Amino acid sequence: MATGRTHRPATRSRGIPEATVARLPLYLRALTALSERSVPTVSSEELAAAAGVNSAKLRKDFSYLGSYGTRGVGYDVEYLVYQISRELGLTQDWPVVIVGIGNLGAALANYGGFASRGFRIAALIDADPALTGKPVAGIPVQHADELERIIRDNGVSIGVISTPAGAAQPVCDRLVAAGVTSILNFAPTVLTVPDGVDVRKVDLSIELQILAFHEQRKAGEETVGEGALPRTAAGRDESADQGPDGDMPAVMQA
Amino acid sequence: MATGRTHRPATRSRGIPEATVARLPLYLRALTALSERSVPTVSSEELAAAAGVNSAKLRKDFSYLGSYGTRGVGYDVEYLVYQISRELGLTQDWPVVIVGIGNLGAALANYGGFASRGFRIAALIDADPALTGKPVAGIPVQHADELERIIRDNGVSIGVISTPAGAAQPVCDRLVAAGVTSILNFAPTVLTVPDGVDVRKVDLSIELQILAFHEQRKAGEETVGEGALPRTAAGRDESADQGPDGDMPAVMQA
DNA sequence: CCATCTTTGTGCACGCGTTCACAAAGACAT
DNA sequence: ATGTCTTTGTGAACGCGTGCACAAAGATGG
Repeated sequence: MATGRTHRPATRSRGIPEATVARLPLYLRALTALSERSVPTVSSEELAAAAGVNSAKLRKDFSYLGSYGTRGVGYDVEYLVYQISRELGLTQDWPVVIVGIGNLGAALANYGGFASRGFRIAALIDADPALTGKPVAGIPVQHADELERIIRDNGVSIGVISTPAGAAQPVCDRLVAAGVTSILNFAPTVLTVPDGVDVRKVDLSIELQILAFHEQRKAGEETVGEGALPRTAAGRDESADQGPDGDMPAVMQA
Repeated sequence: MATGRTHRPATRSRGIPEATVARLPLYLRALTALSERSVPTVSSEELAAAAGVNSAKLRKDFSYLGSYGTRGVGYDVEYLVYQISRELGLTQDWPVVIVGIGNLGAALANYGGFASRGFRIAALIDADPALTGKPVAGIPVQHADELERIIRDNGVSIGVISTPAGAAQPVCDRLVAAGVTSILNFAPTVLTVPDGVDVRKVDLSIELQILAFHEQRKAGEETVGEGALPRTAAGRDESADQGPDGDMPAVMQA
């Protein structure tokens, strides 16, 4: 989902369906928890419950990786942790840059989950000179001018964009030009990237709107059918607090 | 995607496919931008480009809402903005509580996108007494003890969880018990909720892992086939920096 | 009023993902 | 060694989502 513009022959390469890939981290998390409790083996039923999925789906997912289970017993936890980690590419170190150190960027920098799973913050970058040198999460923020050099020097291939919406596409272009081929975008904009570059989007505003839709459905059955619609270029008068910020102001950086 | 445990007859009620619902906010954003530039009408082709989707898909999506276009001309921007807003339930005001005011919770509280689209932060809640009363984004943090009262007094039906992973399920249970029926979960845990409650999950760690997978695929074709696998309960020795935090430490609250 | 041109709305086919249900595989007891 | 019992791995059916391609609708110009 949300792969920028690519026609995505991406995963087809060696089989594993995209939907399965998206669930592997879920399984990995559940397995890691079991591993910490020193549980030696786990059945597809148990693991599926822990990961919140159907057991048949889990078995089919694992079947794409190979036959790692033992019939009548289940899966070896440690071994499976290793296999999934390897499949996801988590056995190697991924240097990551975060561009846009506002509220959200800082929160991301402080996120423990980064370091814990093969991801290492190579640099924090922001266009605001006032931030340059200031440490966030123990890492000094560097100026945007340094972006290309940082990418190249550290061999960064994954970039996180947490800038305001307006800055996202330019930043994206620079990241790609400098060699980044995977982007995690928190800015509320559609990014256009060349083929071969993966983009994943995290958009809080959209998630909330989807929830609102379902919420309305649940609560709505009563208020429904409020007569005909205005039909003549309606709305936009009520809730005058729309503000001058237009659409999505973005979490981050003021 | 990521609907807690429900068998989801959710959207079936009146037709609109889930995939379409997920795209409506995207269209709305693009339309709002056009509206600000006072563009009167837009074709499916143009709007689709702006939203980053296929034009046929966009037309089909809109067809679920009704026939709001004019052949030979396109769609009336203002009218469509209103229709989609109404369909998403954005013409009404949704009070929202954020539970867990750590790094991420604070970033979310400062997020402009909240207020701009029918969402209003009714309260910020945290279990840490040291935070109680301290203003974040201009709103004083309230103690978790007040949670049930706040939910009921404000008629809150949407809750955002940005606590550490361990606190998420208990918080979720309390929210649901108090009347919340939609939850946006930022904590890296699978939440279990009763039927009728919607859960959407935003998990940064998972997004990164999916990117890493594709990245490995792209770069990998060379390093592939590194002989046989250890097979005997491999890994876990290298990268000793795994830390004692186990899996997902969660962004938020220290 | 008619012809032409643009753009919508949708029938249809295809492919992916999910789920069921079961045979094969192996552990374990006797 | 043999039978029973558990659990995996997967063939097959189904349903949803996507994209093509085109007919219908309406605007626009003569």
